[in-house]
Amino acid sequence: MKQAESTLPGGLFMDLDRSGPVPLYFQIASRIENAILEGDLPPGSRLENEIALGERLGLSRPTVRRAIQELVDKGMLVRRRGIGTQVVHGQVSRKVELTSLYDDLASGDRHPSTSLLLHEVIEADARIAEVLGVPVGDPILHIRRVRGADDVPVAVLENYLPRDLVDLSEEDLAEHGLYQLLRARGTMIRVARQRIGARRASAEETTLLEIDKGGPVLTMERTAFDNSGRAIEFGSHCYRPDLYSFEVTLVDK
Amino acid sequence: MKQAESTLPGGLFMDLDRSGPVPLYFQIASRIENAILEGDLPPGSRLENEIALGERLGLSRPTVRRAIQELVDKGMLVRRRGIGTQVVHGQVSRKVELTSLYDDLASGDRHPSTSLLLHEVIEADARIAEVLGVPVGDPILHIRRVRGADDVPVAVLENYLPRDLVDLSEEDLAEHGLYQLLRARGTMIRVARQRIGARRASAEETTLLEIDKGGPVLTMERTAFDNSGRAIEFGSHCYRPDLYSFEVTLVDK
DNA sequence: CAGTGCCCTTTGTCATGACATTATCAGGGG
DNA sequence: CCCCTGATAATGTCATGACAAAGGGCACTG
Repeated sequence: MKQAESTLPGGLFMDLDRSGPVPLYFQIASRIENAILEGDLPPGSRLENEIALGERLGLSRPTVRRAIQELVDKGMLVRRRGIGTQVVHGQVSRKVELTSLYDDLASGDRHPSTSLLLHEVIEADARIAEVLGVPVGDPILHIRRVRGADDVPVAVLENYLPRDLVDLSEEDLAEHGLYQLLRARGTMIRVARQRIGARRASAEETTLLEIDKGGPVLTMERTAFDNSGRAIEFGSHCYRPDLYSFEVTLVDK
Repeated sequence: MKQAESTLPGGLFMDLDRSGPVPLYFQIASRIENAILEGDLPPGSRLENEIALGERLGLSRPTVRRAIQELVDKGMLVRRRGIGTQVVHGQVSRKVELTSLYDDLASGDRHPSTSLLLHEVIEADARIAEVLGVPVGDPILHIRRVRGADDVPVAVLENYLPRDLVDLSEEDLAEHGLYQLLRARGTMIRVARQRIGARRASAEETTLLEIDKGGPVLTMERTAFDNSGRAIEFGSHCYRPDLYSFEVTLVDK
């Protein structure tokens, strides 16, 4: 099979910003990623080897290697020892990362809307205490929202937040995405565990989502943890399956 | 908050196998992972800093760092600069990685079964040619199976395989999992892109899965790529939502 | 007493160097 | 003509060293 030998476009080798806060490996990774998305690096083409790439960029091999690793983890490149590094076939759609539905919609063309159905502080029962890792009886903020895109309902979002966050106001929640608010408070989400399933819509969900009675909904339960490893949020969501789905990219390690 | 200072159990520091084929960073990562799963490293506890850990193990910092990174990527550890590395709260359920439904079931207590409904070689139409990255008209193996666990139907699996794999026999497919067969042929799957959604079951699926008419099914479409970046398989699957769901762990980078 | 600035700890980034492992390919021998 | 073997090329692993950046605590000051 003929492999495109990929004389890399000159744009990849523009000046690097060595003083700014952006890591060098990240700058390189971004440029390679753009080259792939723009079609300058077609699927199947081979990258230069790590040593040569480093010399041309004036970088050490570990730095170049780390840049490549970023894209391997994203599923855009594949490495083979003794062979080289190649671009994966199949066009990549921007993958969903650690973003909320609000972010997903906002980054697209559609503009999101929110209506707050419920906003109450309750005491943690056994189940909530378990998933959030707090004592039973601890104060918990319980909210329930309907998220829409272009005024069409997309999802019913039910969330439970631990005591540090019970003071989130109704106005903020009606106006902004939950993750947006958390970021603004300086609490960064680092890890999230999700379970994705499906079931029949309840009567209430049928009404809220404007779907047929007994129709299917896509469900997602998520526990999110901050940078100190403590649980920050438990969410039980259901989505209109004709308007939303999840994308996942898996990489063998 | 009181942090367990985590005098690490002695088992972590047993002799390393420096001659064998298992990388040192992998050996360390495995031991830390076991310590977490066994409860020796409780949630919230801090690890020793990377330098000290390296000295006690007789390893350099990059090696220790890489071991820790493996577990960070798995969502089991969280790092904070200036602070240290801590164990994430919440018990981890064994993650689902790049495995097939067959592997998932077999690794549990249940024993999987397969019935082959369809096994034909067709010519690639525009859609299949697109997702597999082959010319229109190329020979494609089209199979359709029902996967059961303990004799209860769990999923309807429809797969399309490119020309290299059209010679998979009916006997093999009825007997083994698809990914099992691919591994046996030496083709390793490195990257997979999945889309997870939901919809109403078709009439045929209703019968095959023994569910109520018009009931919901969980759907997954997947394109898998081998270590040279070529598409190896396209699958369009639907699952009984009361018997199966997807787990995903996301890590912010 | 409270606010502020300095210092220490720890992870984040980057460079250099070395050897191991694996796949391809060309050449020689059966 | 085929198989085996060695050379070559590329990634995989590991060590050592250095500096930067961020977070927390402590002491000093207003």
